[in-house]
Amino acid sequence: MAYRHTERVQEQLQDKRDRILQAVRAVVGEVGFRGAQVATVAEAAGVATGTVYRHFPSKGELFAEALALNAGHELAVLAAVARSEGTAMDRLADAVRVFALRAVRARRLAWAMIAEPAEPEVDAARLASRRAFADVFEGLITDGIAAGDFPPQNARLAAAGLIGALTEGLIGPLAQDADHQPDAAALARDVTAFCLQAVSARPYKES
Amino acid sequence: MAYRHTERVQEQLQDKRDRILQAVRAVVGEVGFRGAQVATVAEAAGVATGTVYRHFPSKGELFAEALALNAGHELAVLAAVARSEGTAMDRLADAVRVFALRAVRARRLAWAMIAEPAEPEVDAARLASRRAFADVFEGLITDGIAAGDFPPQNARLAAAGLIGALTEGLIGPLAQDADHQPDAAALARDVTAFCLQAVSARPYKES
DNA sequence: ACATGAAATGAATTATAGTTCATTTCTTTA
DNA sequence: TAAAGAAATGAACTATAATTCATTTCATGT
Repeated sequence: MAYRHTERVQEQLQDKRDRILQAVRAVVGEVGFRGAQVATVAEAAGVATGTVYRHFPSKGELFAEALALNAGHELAVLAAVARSEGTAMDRLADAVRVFALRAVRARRLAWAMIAEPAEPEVDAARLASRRAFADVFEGLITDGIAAGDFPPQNARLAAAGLIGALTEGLIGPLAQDADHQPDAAALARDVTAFCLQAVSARPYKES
Repeated sequence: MAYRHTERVQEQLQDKRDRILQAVRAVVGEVGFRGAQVATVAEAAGVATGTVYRHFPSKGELFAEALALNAGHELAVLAAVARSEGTAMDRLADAVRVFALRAVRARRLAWAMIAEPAEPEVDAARLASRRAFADVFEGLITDGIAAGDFPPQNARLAAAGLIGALTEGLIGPLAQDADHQPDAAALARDVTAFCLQAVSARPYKES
């Protein structure tokens, strides 16, 4: 017997794994999934291409894990806001505002995480995280309906609508050319207003 | 001199071109941009792969033109609704409803046309058509504000929000598993309600 | 019918990017 | 320090799909 894994090696391995995941985040935040190649990620992580495959079985799984990691972090932030004190209306307002502010602060990354299609594994991971986000919003809307803050409505659909509106308004293609809205705070404010109105206004009735 | 283009040949050429564009539509409606290869499109059009390149310079431009064609058609429908008689609110309601119904009727195609990233040329064409759609909604919202139907708001952002909500609610990933909403009409109704609430001027509860 | 030029064909080529693996470098323990 | 096992390397390999082009087929006008 002349070699056995020591704690330090384990740490180095874990550290390298983490660095690769962080590199995915950085590269994707820069050029999106479209432009993120394994070789590029490896270079950004300071390792050789082959090393990536010692830590992850395939590009798809690597990217999916990176997405899940990031989404999990964002979800924790959002869930904390949703769990805070206050009326459902206030908490929904805070949640939407937080989501909006964080998204505009890292548009390219947010777009990739939320909407940009990629490998099937990534799509699957995103679907899961997207559902988790929608669940948070749905819970708040349901609370609001129960409390009488909001009118009865299809909470599940409304949650999806909120995410869609946030995505499109903040980070989608239409928002890319932000030649008229360079002010992130103002953008977040307007989007928040739109979202709250969408769930809090009285039901529309045809005349 | 022994050969010159005759009208009949021109027609055949035009016809073949159209058939290829139609084939793109059919294939994309089936498997999306992700699964749409030039060879598949050629087969669907009943021509050889190489023939496609006699009519279009590249895959990207072919697909971009197919998208523009389809989007133009949808836009015409939407614009006609928006131009009809009635209050801004009614016209917006109709526009949203029409958009929703047509989208759910061909989900895969709609998702590809509206959101599924593809070649850069396709993305560019989509951005243009997306702006055109947003412009229609924006115009209606602006009209509504002027008429006092809707409260003052960021009309451009609201238009983007509507498109986002429609996309997410009707054809996005969250809507794919329509295990609970097989009824297209009901889905369209709920989405329409959400969209109208988002821009309408009747707060449910004073804050 | 035939000569001519255009269009269609589809197998071969090319480009891109993911994956592998023989070799090298690093860690550990005797 | 040397042997042994593990990790890292990156050039080579492979798979996929877009594009090309030598050849064949088709239309036209004499």
